[in-house]
Amino acid sequence: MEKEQMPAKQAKLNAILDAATSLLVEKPTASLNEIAARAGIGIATLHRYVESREQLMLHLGFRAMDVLREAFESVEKEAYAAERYIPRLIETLIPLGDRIYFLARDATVDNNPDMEHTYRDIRQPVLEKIELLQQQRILRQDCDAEWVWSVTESVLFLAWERMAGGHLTASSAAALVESTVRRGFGVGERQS
Amino acid sequence: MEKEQMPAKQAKLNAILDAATSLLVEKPTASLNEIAARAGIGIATLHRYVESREQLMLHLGFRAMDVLREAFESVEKEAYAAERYIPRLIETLIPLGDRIYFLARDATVDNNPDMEHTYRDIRQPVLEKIELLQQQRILRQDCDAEWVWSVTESVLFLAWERMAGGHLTASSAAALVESTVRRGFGVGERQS
DNA sequence: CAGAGATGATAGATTGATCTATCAAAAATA
DNA sequence: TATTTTTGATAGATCAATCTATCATCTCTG
Repeated sequence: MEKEQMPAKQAKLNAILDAATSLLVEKPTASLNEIAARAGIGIATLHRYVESREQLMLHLGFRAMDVLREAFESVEKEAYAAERYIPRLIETLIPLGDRIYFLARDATVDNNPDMEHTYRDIRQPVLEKIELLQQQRILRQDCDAEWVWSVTESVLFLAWERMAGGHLTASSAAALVESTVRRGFGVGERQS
Repeated sequence: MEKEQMPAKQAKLNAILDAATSLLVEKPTASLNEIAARAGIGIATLHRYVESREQLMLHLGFRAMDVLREAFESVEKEAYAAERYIPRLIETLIPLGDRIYFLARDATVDNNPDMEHTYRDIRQPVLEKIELLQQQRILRQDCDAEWVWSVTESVLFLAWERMAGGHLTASSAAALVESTVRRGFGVGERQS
């Protein structure tokens, strides 16, 4: 009666976060009432699981950070050929867009210092890898790693938006982003 | 007493819109009270010039559309060599960022059907020019003009953000965006 | 089945923002 | 100077959203 119900609570919280995600993707300004309705629970219950809208958004934000961290680490471990690193990153991230991209436009999330700090930590290994690829002349060296990665993110966001709007499928999106970035930053490639 | 005061009204409205722009760049959620304060007028006077927050945002939006239209047309008229078209567009747009980019994230503006329609009209000639450049093999042909232009916009937004954050100067931003886009979409170029 | 805990509906307190109304003071204009 | 217009301050109406409190009902679990 106090022992193994933590997981049950956690599961329900996750269900709520999933519902919030699915609604906020469609309508970023959705109220807590609408989110509760989408989750199939009452507003009172929502507040029993989440203290405030700000906390809810931060939960979503940190969950997204976990997804990203996992994606980065899994690609890092793959040990493909060095020039496959960014393409693999893109392929891995494309299907995760719907859990992430709507957050990047949310003021609560992207003005939060903790989130900012967490994201800096998460992306640090990616930047280092990019710098390494630059030293190996696989990526161009005349712009800093931060620019390379920021542009890649921007193009991913764009692809996610177009996927959400039905203008692009997941597989063609990955190919498009990959070729755009490879040509934008790769060294000595011909067009694909 | 009714004749030539239209221009005076217009001038004051413009001053208000300028003040709103300068504040909203810093703080996109600024209230009307804060905007009035920034403009150095009372809230009542603000409402005499602008009916509602929504109308204010739309004024800003349409003003930004005018700026864009003018930029596109001026580059169109320049009659440079064809491959200079996109670089010229980028150079022209970079200094205009602070009057435009904060709007792209505003829900009122970018969910408005009129704005959407207006922007489609404005950017149509750009898309056509890009298609032409693709036929001339100056730009790669394996992705549609809309993708090319959307990516260019995204990279411009990114540069604007970094300029606002002091991470980039206007001139280096233009060069960075230009080389990124040229390499991303140009045909048969070496790295610069 | 009995009791503990969780839930949903509802009512309402609180807050922050938008917008209106009013009026005396200031500014422009004749 | 007299008059008309514009302005700023203030007060307050309205509204939407967040969050709290309560309570009857439902659902587990023992």
